[in-house]
Amino acid sequence: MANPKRVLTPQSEDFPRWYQDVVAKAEMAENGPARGTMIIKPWGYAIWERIQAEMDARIKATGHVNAYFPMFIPTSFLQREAEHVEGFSPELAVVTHAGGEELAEPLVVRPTSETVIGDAMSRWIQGYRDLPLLLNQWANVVRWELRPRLFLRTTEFLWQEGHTAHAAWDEAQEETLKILFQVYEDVIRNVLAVPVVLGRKTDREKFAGAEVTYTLEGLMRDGKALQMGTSHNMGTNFAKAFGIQYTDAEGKVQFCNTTSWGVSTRVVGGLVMSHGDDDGLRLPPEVAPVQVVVLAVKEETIGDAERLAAELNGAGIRAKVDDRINQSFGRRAVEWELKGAPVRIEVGPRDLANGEVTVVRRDEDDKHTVALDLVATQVPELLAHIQESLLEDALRRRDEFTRDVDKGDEIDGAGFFRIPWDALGEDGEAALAERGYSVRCLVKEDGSVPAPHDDRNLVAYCAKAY
RNA sequence: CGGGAUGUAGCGCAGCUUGGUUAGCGCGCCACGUUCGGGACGUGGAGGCCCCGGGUUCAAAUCCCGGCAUCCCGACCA
Repeated sequence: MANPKRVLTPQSEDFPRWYQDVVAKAEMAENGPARGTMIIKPWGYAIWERIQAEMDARIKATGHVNAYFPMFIPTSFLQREAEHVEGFSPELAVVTHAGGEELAEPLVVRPTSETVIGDAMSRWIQGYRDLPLLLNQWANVVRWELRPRLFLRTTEFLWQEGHTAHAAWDEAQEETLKILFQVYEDVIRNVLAVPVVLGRKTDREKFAGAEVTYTLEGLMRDGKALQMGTSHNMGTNFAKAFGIQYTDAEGKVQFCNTTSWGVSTRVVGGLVMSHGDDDGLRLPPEVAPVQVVVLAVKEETIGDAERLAAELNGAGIRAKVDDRINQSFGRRAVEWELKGAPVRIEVGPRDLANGEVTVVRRDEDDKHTVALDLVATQVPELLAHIQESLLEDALRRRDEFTRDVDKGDEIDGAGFFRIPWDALGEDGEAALAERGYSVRCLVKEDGSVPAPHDDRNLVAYCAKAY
């Protein structure tokens, strides 16, 4: 590149240098926004909106409804669940003054909403006919982390948080896994084309206040793991703390079993780090805000470009015309490469004279001409092929970075290390933590997800993590 | 909170050691011209509380003292 730009954060060596310019900008000026907060530029937000749309559709398909709860939470709410308050205390932003006066009880800016929603649930739920209560919220939350990293760990971030209440423990467990597989794995793997290992968190790593936490762990191209989403079964822990009770069919008062689960803007970082190359982002077509950019090479070809884009839109493709002929062809071509549009179609006078256009793939070096009347039928196949090929690429990289070891002290370097959980154990886990490694998750020998308290024959995935 | 570094134009930086013209360079931005199917070139132009506050000096971006902020490596974490 003629004018490479410096990436301010994160500073990881392998992090794409173009990241900040294309996707986001973190402004941490002296008198500006709070440290570690980020400003997401429109293209980055468009990617997030695509993820939102895919996620939201699946969440609703499993019967949940969206709601919105307060951003400010009374401090006393957090204190009701002992583990929860202990887990989050260090990273809370607290409001002590409002309306020009000191508040009688400080308010916490939500780090997550189990407590406010739990409080609401305790009033909304009376009898078993009110169950299950399936809620989801799209919101921003604040966690005052010590070391923010662009997208991966920011002080304020956007996410989706689901909160449900059920009569029976089994139902809560079923819900926890349903979200893990039908919503999270489906979107992350099939839309974002990011391979993930699904497993159970160790007690050390589980959510503060949960009975069991399930996770989806991705591996970035620098060999560090990234937790892409979590789903928790709280059992009756929060129900007891917030008085979420119902009267069952026999007339007995029972505690509910609750769940919560979330995926944040962190996945945008994971997407970038999974598929980006030296020339910029490579977006899987399913998530790309613009799947096909139709680039009008000259002013006189704008009309044809627009007709082609309309035809593609008609075929259900997200196509956009780039008619900025006041900017050079090369500049525009490079810009779309940086942004990661999966397919670029160049419409120029020479192409049109031959009744064709030039079709360029972003994911690999391929540029060929296609007859104008075949474009609308060929492009959907091409997009599907690119989607598949990006996932295969990422899978291959992930597998190359995964090794089996027998002992904890053999764990050294980048990538995933698989080790029998019996051989490692909680002492081994603590020893690894000293060296900067963590157990990302536990899986069964056949790779499936273990039941909550089943500790037999598990394999621990260990890695350094973001 | 430990260890290391840095604050100079929108962005990236040089200048500081050894104080001294009007504080410079690249990118970006604006105008005109030539280009323009792979980040064009030429000419001209706009844009600076040199982080803040003190001090030393005839003179401070530069030296001294004190703040503040940010970044990197740890601890903590979606």
